[in-house]
Amino acid sequence: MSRLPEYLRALHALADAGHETVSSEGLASAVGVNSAKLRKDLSHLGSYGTRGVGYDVALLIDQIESVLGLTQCRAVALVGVGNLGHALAGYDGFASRGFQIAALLDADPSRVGEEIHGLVVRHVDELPRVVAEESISIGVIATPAPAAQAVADQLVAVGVTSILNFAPCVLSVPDGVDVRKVDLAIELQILSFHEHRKASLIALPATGGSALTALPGGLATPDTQEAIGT
Amino acid sequence: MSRLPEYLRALHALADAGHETVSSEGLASAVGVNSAKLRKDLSHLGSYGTRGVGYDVALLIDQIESVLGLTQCRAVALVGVGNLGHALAGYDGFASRGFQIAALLDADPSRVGEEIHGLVVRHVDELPRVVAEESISIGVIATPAPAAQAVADQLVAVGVTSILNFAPCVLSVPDGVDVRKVDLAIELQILSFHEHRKASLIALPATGGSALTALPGGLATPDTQEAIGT
DNA sequence: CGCGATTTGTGCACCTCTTCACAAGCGCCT
DNA sequence: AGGCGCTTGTGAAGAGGTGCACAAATCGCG
Repeated sequence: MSRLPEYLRALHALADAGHETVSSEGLASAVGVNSAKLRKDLSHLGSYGTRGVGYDVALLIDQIESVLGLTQCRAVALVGVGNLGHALAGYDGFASRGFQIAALLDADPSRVGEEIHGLVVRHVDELPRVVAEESISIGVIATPAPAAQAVADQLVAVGVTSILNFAPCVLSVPDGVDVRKVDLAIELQILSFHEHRKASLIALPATGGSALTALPGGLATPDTQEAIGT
Repeated sequence: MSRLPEYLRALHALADAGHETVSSEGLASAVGVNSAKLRKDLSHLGSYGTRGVGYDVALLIDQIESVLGLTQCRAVALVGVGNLGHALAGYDGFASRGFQIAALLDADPSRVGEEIHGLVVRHVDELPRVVAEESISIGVIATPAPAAQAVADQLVAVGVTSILNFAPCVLSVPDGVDVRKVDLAIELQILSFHEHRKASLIALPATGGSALTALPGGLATPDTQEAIGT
């Protein structure tokens, strides 16, 4: 499940705070989900809770990390050292959670050779050698949209089967390759939608707004962390 | 729906390519979704397609932008000008899609006054004045996790009701405030999970792997753009 | 040793989202 | 004008996720 990483983060916070055990209720409220859902999620990876007590924090961390394949430090290659790539290269949230940016690559010759946060930018054509040398398991694409597909093809060609794509475009990849997409502008647009809707509802409280602003049903956007009580 | 922004991006690409109309099939395959789903999505905002022909690209763009509230350029305030914030400030993907980063703020006095991409960093305590002056409608949090909740509280206090949170933590906000979260490490962990699973399945093809690696059912992670045929 | 409080694990109902399949509508060609 | 092919819009079926409510299990205390 995609919620496991969130549980893991909350568990690390709890461990740092000195807790040895957590109840499903406590962990659920820390993550902002239903406790039954959390229990069901955890039960899917083999019951590791003690009834009447809760879950052993350290044990659960080990289990989740094992499931997520975080027992080994994974090496990622970052392609595209522009604005965003530059920041990602220096983002310490990766290293602290078991990911090591092992290589920086770019297609722009003027950027090759530049040193960023202790790593030298290499040309994207060196990808095959880099992937082999550093045993890359994940590729991150932070190039402009027009270049993303070509980079993805290169990554796939050298055996990378997991890609995190920051470019605002859809990548087509063969079966067996996982692509996750992060589009920062889309997130803003979703917020804009909600903002627009709220404004319309206030302006037209009786009629409920036009057919455009008052979409039927729940206009639910997944992943929206909204209004967590207490 | 959270898919509307993706449709919008594909439509812009089609418009740039000179297309005047699109069939649901064509647009669906460009975005990577089922055509029936796309039609149902579009029908929710009032039918704007012509049977036998398809959808008018320009008209559909207008409609979606109207629904998303993108007719006006929205001003966003970015709090936290560290590694990530720096990159976001310079990310041109925002401006090109109707979002203007109107203010940069930070709690670190040594950063206040710094000029980044034409904007001067102001202290986060000036938030009330900044929000009023620039008519901010969205706040972006790019601070370290420990500072995020305080910043969120400040944003809410000055009337911001839409927050995009890059800090790896759960924010608690009152009802009526929308929070969207982007956690880059979580995305990598999800990829790591898939990678780990693929490796296990290959290593243990007969048994299907341990109970840990072979989660029951679909181990489906939403938002995963996987293996788009053709 | 037994009992009560507490918490996990889970069956069941519900609800949303997805997908198929098809009728209705539109334009074009004859 | 009429028919034909193509595309939209939508009803219905299916799948999957969610949350409630409760039985089973464990610990601590008298």
